[in-house]
Amino acid sequence: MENPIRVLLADDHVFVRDGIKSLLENEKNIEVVAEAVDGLEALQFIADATPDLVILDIRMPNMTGIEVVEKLRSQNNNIKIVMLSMHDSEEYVLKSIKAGADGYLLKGSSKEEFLKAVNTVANGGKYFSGDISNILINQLTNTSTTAHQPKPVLAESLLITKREKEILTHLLSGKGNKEIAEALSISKRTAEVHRFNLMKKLEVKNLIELANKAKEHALI
Amino acid sequence: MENPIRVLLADDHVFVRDGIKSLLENEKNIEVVAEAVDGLEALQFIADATPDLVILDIRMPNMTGIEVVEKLRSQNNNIKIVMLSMHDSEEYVLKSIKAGADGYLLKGSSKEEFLKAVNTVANGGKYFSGDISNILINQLTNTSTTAHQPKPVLAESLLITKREKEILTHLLSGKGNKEIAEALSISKRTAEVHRFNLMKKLEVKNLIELANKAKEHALI
DNA sequence: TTAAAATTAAGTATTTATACTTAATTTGTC
DNA sequence: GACAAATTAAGTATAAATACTTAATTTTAA
Repeated sequence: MENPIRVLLADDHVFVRDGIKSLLENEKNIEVVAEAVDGLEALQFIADATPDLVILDIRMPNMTGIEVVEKLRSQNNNIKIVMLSMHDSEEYVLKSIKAGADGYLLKGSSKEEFLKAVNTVANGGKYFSGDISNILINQLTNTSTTAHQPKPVLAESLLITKREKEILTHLLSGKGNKEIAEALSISKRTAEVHRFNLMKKLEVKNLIELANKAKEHALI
Repeated sequence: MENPIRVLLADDHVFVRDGIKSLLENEKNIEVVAEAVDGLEALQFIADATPDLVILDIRMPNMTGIEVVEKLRSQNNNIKIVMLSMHDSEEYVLKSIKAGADGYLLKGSSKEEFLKAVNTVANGGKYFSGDISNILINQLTNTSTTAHQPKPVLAESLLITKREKEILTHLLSGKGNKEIAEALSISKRTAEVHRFNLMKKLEVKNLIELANKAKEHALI
């Protein structure tokens, strides 16, 4: 461990900073190189002190922790970021992940969890407190059906014509042949033919399969 | 704590079972009521001893832990399930979640994490070891386009009956009324009625909308 | 410019779905 | 055991989709 992990602490409460600092400084492979009292200051110090990792409180004056993450990532700054929060609110957690944070800890987390998070994230991993995992699960299970599909092969999609793609789009929005015909100003019979050819090309025999196949192959 | 959490342990290694057992039995609110050495035995003991919670190893002879979960959930058994594994392989984790497990622990987890998981899950929560959260994150970020949907409201889902749910499942697999009727050994007319009621309840007017709504509200 | 591909649309017959209503049985619950 | 809710299924009429084929135009690419 010749190179300790250089950490910046950003939290507007002295107590919290002191607590975390003493916790971290007992570890020989971690060094707290700066402390910031708000988001703006955090950004400055990150630019000046170039720490390896930031521990960012979410609720801070002059720019929230999430805004700091967004700013950093928009500057292509790949510094490691662990969010720190009193709250396991779904909004905070998901916003943090979306913004590009590498970890999320609750202020109630144990010392062990804290150190694990810092080490894991410093080594390129991700760490989200076990308490907040149910939020992730919720997000996952709500979209689980589309999550683990075989990699789309684009062979057949090349065979579908522009018009057929239009028909497909309308079909997937729930329209019937008549409505499609009206929308495209063509005869209902024409819409029927396009639909027929489309289903034949994609080798499906009903709307559900059509919808699935279209999604799989990203035809829309 | 008048009613302790009644736990079943399922793992094919004595050492592991003993270790977990001694860990759990130090807690006054937890009682280990049975131990199983493989998946089949676990299923039997769950039926006989009706524990509140099962700790299931994934790799076991005569039926894997994941198969046990699938079996239980297919029987509408809502027993709490915590998976236990040596591995944080993405496949295992996701399969477990999909099958309906409430928690996932690594064998390397600390005692504290173990107890937290058992208590959280027993109280209706979910607990996934912080170490595996990056897997969840990956899934989330890979499906980010669908990830941020408006929060599903479950109002309507409560109104759909068991039979209707069956019909829904078949509809979503692409079956027509006739096929559904055959599959469930009911009259085609009955299948039609269920379908009609279903669509009315969910306020949709075609299969596509039905499929979308079902996905949104996680009705299947 | 010319053949190939795409779009258009009609014909025909069969099957399936829609949109209800009515009503007889089960099943579950206080 | 009584009442509500769920499951079952029939009737009726209309609309839509399926499964093709044939064939006239129009567009596009070599």
